[in-house]
Amino acid sequence: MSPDLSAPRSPVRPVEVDRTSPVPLYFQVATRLQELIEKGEIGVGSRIENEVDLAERLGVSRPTTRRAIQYLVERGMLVRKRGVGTSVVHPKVRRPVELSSLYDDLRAADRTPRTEVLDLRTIAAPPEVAAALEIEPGGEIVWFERLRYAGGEPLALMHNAVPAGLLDVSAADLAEFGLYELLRRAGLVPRIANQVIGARSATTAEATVLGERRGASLLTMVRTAWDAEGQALEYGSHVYRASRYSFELNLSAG
Amino acid sequence: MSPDLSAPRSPVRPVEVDRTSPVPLYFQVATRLQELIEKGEIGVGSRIENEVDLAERLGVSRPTTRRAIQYLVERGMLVRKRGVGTSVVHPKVRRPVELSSLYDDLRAADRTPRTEVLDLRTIAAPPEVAAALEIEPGGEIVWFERLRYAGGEPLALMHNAVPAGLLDVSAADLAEFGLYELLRRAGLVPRIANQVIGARSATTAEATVLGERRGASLLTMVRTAWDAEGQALEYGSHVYRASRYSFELNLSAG
DNA sequence: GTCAATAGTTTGTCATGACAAACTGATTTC
DNA sequence: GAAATCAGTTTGTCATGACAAACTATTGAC
Repeated sequence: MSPDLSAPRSPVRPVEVDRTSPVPLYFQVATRLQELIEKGEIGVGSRIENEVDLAERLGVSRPTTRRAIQYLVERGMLVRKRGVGTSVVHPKVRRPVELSSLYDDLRAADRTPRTEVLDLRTIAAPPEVAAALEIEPGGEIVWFERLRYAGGEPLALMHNAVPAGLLDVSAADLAEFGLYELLRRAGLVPRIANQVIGARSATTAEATVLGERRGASLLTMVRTAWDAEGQALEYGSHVYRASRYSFELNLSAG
Repeated sequence: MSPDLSAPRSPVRPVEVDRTSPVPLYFQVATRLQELIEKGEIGVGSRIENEVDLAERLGVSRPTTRRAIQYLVERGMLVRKRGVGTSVVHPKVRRPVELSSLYDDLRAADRTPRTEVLDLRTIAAPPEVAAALEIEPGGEIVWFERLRYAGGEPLALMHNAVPAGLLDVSAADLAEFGLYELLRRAGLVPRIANQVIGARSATTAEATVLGERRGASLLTMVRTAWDAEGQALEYGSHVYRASRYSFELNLSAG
């Protein structure tokens, strides 16, 4: 049985590492810790047992335990802070800022994206959306709201608008594909985009669907995309959990 | 005088590490080794002195010496082989990009930028800054902290590092000009950059100087910039009041 | 209620000491 | 001359032990 290496709530008999094994002790400990983290038995964000107690419970020395922890720190699974303890790290999405869809990027990164469609309807465009999409005020748009998961947890809440008649889309489509894939299939290819990245605190509603605490920081992104002919294809307003997401840019000046 | 840490041909008096220094012993050793490698005094492919002898010559313990060597192994400078020894590895290659400075942008937007210099000093680079600027660990940098105002209110708190000797800068300079203007005047032109944009909550100290409430959302930006020759010019870590700032990008797809 | 001081917790650094595993070069045997 | 063995070298692993630095929570003073 794998030992419980998280901070114990009740006394647990320490598992004995296998000293007859050729596998180094530090590696056995690291492997067990990693298993517990990946199985969710030590939750992301929570602390593992302190070094001294952990070493004692495992029947190995503190340097050996530290070596095991360091192994996982180097792999981005744990983070240590003097005086505080060792915590399990949130896996973060760092996304190059390119004209692509989050769905495609997550899939490329093998982060098992999943989409929950919360809303899909045709409405009269609010003024700022009409302006962005360059349609007449009050013109109709297809408006949809999606919750995007990555690796089994919520990552982003996305509102998007497409001019009505431009794209025939169903909730099933939106659940299965990314928006840009659906646009391409309709022969609509985004070529140009303007996007604004910002941040703010989550509202209570957003916090609830994203699994964050109220007031948590969200990264925001508002984007309008056009095709090569200057036809506005899409307006989007996304919020991302700041604890899970950042944008990456590589810039150059001619 | 830097010690000769390569395998000795003749007896050399061991240099004494500075035990009064706050810099850890292992780090001093690692830094000295790196210097010798980068100066070519230990050639690529050749072996350094074995751990036991090296430790003895430096007057530190073998675990400390191993820690120093491990540090350089992790940075791809050394490789170890049991029974054989530790050798110098060929250095790795780089990559390219670019950007602009907040000061220039604010001035262009007629937002009356103003800068308050909170700190300016020459320090030994923390490891992550040294890595970003591609200087030796512990190498000296000019480190400064500035509070940037726009339109009379605080907007951003910015920490920057420039390799020591690269730019002769005073607090008055930093108060009056943006960093990139100062770099240009010194003939240093940023051509490529990598930056990561994220968000998090303000710490109490940050909230105080930025005039935000505790826990307010901040946009974060970490950036390294290089000139056309691949010389690292600047490392920056900025936080912006999310209520007052966003990034705007215009993207196009080939 | 706020701030400073204090105590406790946890990680970071450093030391001595010992034995094992992988490797290389020299020596011996066939 | 080739193969096996042996000895030496060097790194890898593990242990006990101690003290320092960073952090947090508690307590006391104002």
